[in-house]
Parts: sequence; C-alpha cells; structure tokens
Amino acid sequence: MLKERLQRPTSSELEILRVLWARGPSTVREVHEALSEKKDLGYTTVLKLLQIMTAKGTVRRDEGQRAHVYEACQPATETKRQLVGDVLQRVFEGSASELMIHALEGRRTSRKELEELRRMLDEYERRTR
Amino acid sequence: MLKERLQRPTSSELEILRVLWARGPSTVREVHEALSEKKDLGYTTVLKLLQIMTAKGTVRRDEGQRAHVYEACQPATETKRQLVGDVLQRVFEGSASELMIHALEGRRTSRKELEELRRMLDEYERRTR
DNA sequence: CAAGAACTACGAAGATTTTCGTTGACATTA
DNA sequence: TAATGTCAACGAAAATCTTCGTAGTTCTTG
Repeated sequence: MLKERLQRPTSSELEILRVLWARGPSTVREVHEALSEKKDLGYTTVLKLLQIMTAKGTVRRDEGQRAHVYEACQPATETKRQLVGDVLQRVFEGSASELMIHALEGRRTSRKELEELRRMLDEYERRTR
Repeated sequence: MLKERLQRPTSSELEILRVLWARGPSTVREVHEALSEKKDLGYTTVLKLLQIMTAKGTVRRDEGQRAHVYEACQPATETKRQLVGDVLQRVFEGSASELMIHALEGRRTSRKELEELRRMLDEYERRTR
C-alpha cells in the first residue's frame, strides 16, 4: 500500500500524531499515557487507531520489540502544511491574507506575536527572493 | 433547538455554505446547480444536506414559496473564524505565526500577497491599538 | 512452573457522514 | 383535465470514524 502524499488525518488521528511529533517514536502505551492527560481513552482504542493509521500509511511501526514502536511517516511540518493548505483552499480560496485575518480576529493577539508575524514575512521574502 | 455558536460544518456542508455565502439565500435547485459545476451530486442529496443543516441550525429556511429558500444562520466571517480557529488550536497550539509559516510554505506566494499580508497586519495593529 | 501482567489482533457496535431512490403533493401545459 | 415537471419528506444503504471487549500470545516473577 504505497501512498505517500495527501494525508488528511481525522480528528483523533491528529491527536495521536501530535503525541508522536512531540515524543518521537513511541509505543501504544506511551501514546496512551500521553493522551490520558487530556482525554479518557481506552488502551485498545489507541491501539486500534494506530493499527488503522498504519494501514493508511500515516504511521509506520517497528515490530522489533514485543511492544511495537510507532512513528509518523511524514515529518510534522509536511502534514501541518497539508492541513492548513486544505483549509486555505476549502475555506479561503487560497488567499493567505484572508486566512490570517480570520485567524487573528476571534482572539487577542499580543504585540509580540505581531512582531513575530512581521519577522516571519521578512524572513520568508528574503528566502524566496 | 437553540444552539447558535460553535459550527463545525463537515466537508460537504462547507461546500454548501460556500454557495450560500456567494449567492445569498438560495433554493435547493440553485445550490444544486452551483455545485454541479464542480461535483456531480444528485438533487436530493443536496436537499437532504440542507435539511440536515437546518436541523443542526447551520442554515434556516423560508418556506414562504413552494421552493424553500435557504440561508446561512451565521455570517460567513464568523464561521470562517471558527474553522481557522479550530485548526489554529488543534494543529498549531494557538500560534498564529506557526500557522502562517505553514500556510506560506507549500505554495508560491506572490509579492502581491505578501504586501497584502503586511497591510493586513498594519491594519489589525492600528485597529486594536 | 503457574499466575498475572503486558501486548497484539479481531471483530463489532454505535455514531456520523454521504448519497440516493421513492413517494406523494403541487403546478404547468398541451 | 390528463400528462409531465418540480418539490419536499422519508427512509435507508454505504462509507467512515470512534470506541471497546475478548481472545490469544508472550513475558515476568513469586
């Protein structure tokens, strides 16, 4: 089942990916414990999710040990890009400024974050000039 | 069934909302025709979706005419805010600059769009100072 | 070694989404 | 007015997502 690109993790899958991104390769137990902080999920639920994600090619696993070790197939950045790119197209017809306007409304954005955003733009522009 | 806030339209629902946002209040036939440009959906599929969205409070309808007229309950901006806010939290832990970085990578962004982004930041800053 | 603990695999129930077919009401028109 | 077209309501199939329980296997340890 080769099918690298185009991940669209579901909501639960994303939660698991976030753990894997934060912790690096992890066992079911580790993912389950990390998730337990926030949600109350059964161990086998997490296991099943990881099995499904393996089938989908979202994660791969090392079966070397008895407790298999799971790892995201794509780097976090790539998946995040796809997720935001999806919203960008589906909601904002590709307009990054529309996206950002709506991201900034609906919350108080600190002076610091605005500076950061400007720095980002300079950086991006310099890099792609 | 009062439940104004917190819309999380599904993928299909979003497509319908986009038509309603673009056209304003519309009949099933009108929505169906607009969608047919892109996708191939049956008339009753669109009708059913609109009925479900009515039940969820996503749209309301005027039954004055034989062909009911549907309209989004929330202004487009509000729903878009919620959609992007959702991604902002779930994917980027609330960091707008992370969101923007990933939105810009994964595509070629024109000089024009970058200017627009800067203008938008200035505008936002001025407005919230 | 026997009992219990830690794991994976399976299957399946329940919820939600997506998509239509069918039916019956109402309207237009030949 | 009879045939044809346009609509909404319903129900329901198929696909996907979410969540576990159970069974069977492989350690660990008293």
